[in-house]
Amino acid sequence: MQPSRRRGTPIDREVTLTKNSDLKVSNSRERFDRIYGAIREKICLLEYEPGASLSEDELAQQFGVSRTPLRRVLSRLEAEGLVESQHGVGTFVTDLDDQTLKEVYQFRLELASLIGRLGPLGRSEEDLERMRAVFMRCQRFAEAPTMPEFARVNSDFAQELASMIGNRPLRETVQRLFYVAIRVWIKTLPAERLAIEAAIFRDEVEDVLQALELADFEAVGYLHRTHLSMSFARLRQYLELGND
Amino acid sequence: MQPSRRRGTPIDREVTLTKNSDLKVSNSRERFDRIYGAIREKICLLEYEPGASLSEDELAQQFGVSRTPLRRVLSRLEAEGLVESQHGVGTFVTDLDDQTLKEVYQFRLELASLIGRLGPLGRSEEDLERMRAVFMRCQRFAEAPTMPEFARVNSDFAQELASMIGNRPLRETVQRLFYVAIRVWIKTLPAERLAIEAAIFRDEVEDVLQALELADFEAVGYLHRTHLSMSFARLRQYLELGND
DNA sequence: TAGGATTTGTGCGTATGTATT
DNA sequence: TAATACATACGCACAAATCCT
Repeated sequence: MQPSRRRGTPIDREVTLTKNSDLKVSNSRERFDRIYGAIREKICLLEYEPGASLSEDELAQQFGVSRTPLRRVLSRLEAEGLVESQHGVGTFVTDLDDQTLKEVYQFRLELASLIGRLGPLGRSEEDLERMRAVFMRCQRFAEAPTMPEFARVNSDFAQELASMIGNRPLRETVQRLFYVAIRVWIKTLPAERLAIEAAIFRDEVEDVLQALELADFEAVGYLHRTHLSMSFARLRQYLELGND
Repeated sequence: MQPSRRRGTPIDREVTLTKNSDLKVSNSRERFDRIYGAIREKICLLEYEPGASLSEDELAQQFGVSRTPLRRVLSRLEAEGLVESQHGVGTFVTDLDDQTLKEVYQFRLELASLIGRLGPLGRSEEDLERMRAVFMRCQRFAEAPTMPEFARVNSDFAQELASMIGNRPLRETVQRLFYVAIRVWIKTLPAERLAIEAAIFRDEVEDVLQALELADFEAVGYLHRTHLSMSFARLRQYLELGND
């Protein structure tokens, strides 16, 4: 299978095992998406905290690729504001100063109210079922909340919410800003407030789910806006507490 | 193992001549911005039309760099939806189908009304002077309009308008969508309508300038929204004419 | 201040994918 | 169907920038 090559290939050919047990060589697009998604998730879930250094060599080795495709991924993450590279220094997970955080949230508020107004996509029974599943996970999670699970269920809810946005540029903007903001939220949340926040979040998901069941998409947008607004107000309180 | 290539550097060291006549070697960031801006401008001004093929080799040669940094630029343009690369085939300037175009404009309408609401930046006398200069160029341009000049003055106006947006995520989104939409507008505009559109555009700039002079930023946003809405309605008419 | 260590950026040969003959 | 041409994708050696001793 391997053709004769004049240069050795120290990096193993990358293969993925699909659920059908078929051996399939990833093409470059899938590879990019996979690595991109993995690193973004680690950033969002604070496995890589703001300020943390991401070594190209190390990541390349981890994913079994050379630096070239990996640098492509980091370049994309940089364009979206999640990391920042400095020649000769390193690549670092970005942090958001107070002003930037405020701007991001203000913009997200306005975008939230557009969700139900700019051609929302009707929900199929499968779509509703997925959101119900998210809600049920929320319920279980609220009983025994952990920080990583909060981040995950939050992401999944945002994902489901985004999937009803028919307007593509709006949807992509909403998603991008979510990835920018979520890690700050998770990082700032005091451990002793986790249970309360988990309950609040469960209530939001419940509200949104009810509106979705009624196919009242405008209500979905405004509900989300309201909850976003209040969670930002609490976030600012937590930030002030942390600054003391 | 490796034939140690003591290879020279066939590509000349890139230098830029500043206005102070200082000889200055560009660093990688400036280089990226320069190449990125140049290609984006060519796409927006239809020097590279939708569907056109952008050869990496050719562009690299044109800008006096290797394919590596150039691919970084193309990758960024791809992330922003201006080009699309296919392995083994080529890199092509994207086109917008009717549905996408509609979504982009609908979203831009909503964003326009946010311009004056999300912390607009006060205008200094210099800022106003720059916008007055744009308006004067508009007046001269409306007397003897040409298509390339339309694109240019349109870009400059959008640039000035964006510079008053205090909310950075909003500003960047507005700019990105402008670059996506402007080339479709220029491409679709029938030559016989150029004079009329030039006059309409001059009026918009005049309206916005007046609101700016009064520091009524909310009015700026809604004026822009109104003009954007009407220009999209005309755009659809032109598209229907072109489809017959 | 100088130099080595480390990191990102660049150049180029080659691998891989696609279309055409 | 196989071969060829040509495009993007990748791996690696080296250049350049920065930091630390």
